[in-house]
Amino acid sequence: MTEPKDYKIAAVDRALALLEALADRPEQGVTSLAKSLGMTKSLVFRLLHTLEERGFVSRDPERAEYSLGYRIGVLGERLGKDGALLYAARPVMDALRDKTSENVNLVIREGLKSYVLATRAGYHSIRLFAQAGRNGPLHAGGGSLLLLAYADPSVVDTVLAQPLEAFTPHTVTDRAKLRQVLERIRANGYNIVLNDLDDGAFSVAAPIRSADGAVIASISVAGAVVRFDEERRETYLKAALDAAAEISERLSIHGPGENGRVKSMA
Amino acid sequence: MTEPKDYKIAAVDRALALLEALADRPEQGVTSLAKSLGMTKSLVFRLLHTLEERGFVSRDPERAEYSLGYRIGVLGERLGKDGALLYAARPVMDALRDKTSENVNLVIREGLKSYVLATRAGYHSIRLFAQAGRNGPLHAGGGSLLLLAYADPSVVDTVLAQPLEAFTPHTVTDRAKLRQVLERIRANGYNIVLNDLDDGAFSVAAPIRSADGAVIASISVAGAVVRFDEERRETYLKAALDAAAEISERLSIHGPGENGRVKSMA
DNA sequence: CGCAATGTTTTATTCTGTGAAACATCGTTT
DNA sequence: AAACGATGTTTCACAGAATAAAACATTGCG
Repeated sequence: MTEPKDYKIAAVDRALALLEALADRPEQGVTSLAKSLGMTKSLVFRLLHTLEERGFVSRDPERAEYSLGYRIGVLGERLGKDGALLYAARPVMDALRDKTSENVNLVIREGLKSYVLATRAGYHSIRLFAQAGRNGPLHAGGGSLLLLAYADPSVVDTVLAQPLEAFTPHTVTDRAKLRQVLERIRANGYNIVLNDLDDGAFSVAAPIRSADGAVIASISVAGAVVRFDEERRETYLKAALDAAAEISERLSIHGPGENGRVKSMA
Repeated sequence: MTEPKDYKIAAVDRALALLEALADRPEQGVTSLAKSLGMTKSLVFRLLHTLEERGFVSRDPERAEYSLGYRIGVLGERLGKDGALLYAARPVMDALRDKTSENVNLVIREGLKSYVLATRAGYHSIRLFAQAGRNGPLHAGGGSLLLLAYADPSVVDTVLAQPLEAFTPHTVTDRAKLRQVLERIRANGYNIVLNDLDDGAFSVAAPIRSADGAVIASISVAGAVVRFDEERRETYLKAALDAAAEISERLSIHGPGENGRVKSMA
């Protein structure tokens, strides 16, 4: 079905793509951006100018390199209901990272992909890097599998109907086995994986639920397998479950969220 | 001077204006947005579609009303150096709000205006509302005046050359007197105002400095004057100064900021 | 039951976004 | 020191895309 209606307006879409490219890799110049986006330099230049005038990007005057600007941070402070999860999660993620010294990831499902909403980098010098804003598979990775386990059955079917890439020798690509894995996740209420997405990495994931009990996101502790022993397994799991519970609770309490009417500013 | 060069691309600029309108007031429909922005409905409709496809806005399927989407929150997690201030300030603002139960505002200067980067709402039922993303004057308000006091002299001159609106009977609009006020702020290293921008409101502001010592922002505690006594004056001032110092320190420590290379995701 | 307001779609016209290429401004290399 | 190469900036002409207007659909309200 070649969607007959396309209301997308190209110029705007390009600008958004540019913003995402800058989020992906900050401190880029015009040429670099043009190349990686397949746009011409003049176009990128104009887009950046437009974005800069509104503070959505800022440039280092010396080096003529651009990064995302403060105005985006401000918008991020004023999200609609989509922001509730981020708000609730941020301090909890900070605490979880400090407690474990490992990477912490907040992941949601976006169609048939996983999507990293936010991350906290661990304190170890040898560590994995995850990046907010990245799409990943649903059939591998601690948080992703957990999301898949709690997703609508039709989603599971669709995912299983597609080719399942093996990211490492330990990735579960056998359909029947994968369904068992999902079953076990639901039974346990958490998910622990080793080496299934990144070789040498573990991930301990717990489900975050909305007020109506639906699983809407996962929070996970991830790091290098070499640091993962029986004791850490226990403490990380408890920490992740506690964190997930706290975020879930915050979401339920605040409910629809506060949309304070504006009266003035100080 | 009618700027001869205008590299702004209109479609993109309109999209950004739309985002800011949504930040200003979430949960708006097409018509409402079109009216407040002076655009046609079809245009707003297309812009929203484009933004929605990338997750920059999300819509309540029932009510067909739009709000800012999660993707903006994700970008907000990955700001360039502009984000350092927000990162450093967020937890400190939370703590300051909890300590005082009053509104907390993070304000920067944007040309000849003040700009609210972030706010934390106080816990009192009678309270002022401030809103992130709002421009305000430089010559009134606790944080604004403090920023003006530390701004380049040419900025002060320009501001004083313009008409100074009196927001309340207590707003200082006399040029000479205003210069004295700025002088006193610099001498004190903080600023406390009553009723100068909002009648019945106080504001206790302290300067946030970058690593090189320049004042780049202000953090302020604000609330209703009826709750402002000698004791609170002292505790709020100390709390604000401490908070400002801590943010400044965080900024200096983290320096250029961490731009972790991406390897994978979990 | 009908009216009013809102969201959605279509279409024609204009104007704007676009790419190509020239220009300027560096920093680097030989 | 001179020439080169890479990058950011500007110009310009044209195609095509953004836009306004108006028709259509849908919903809620009186």
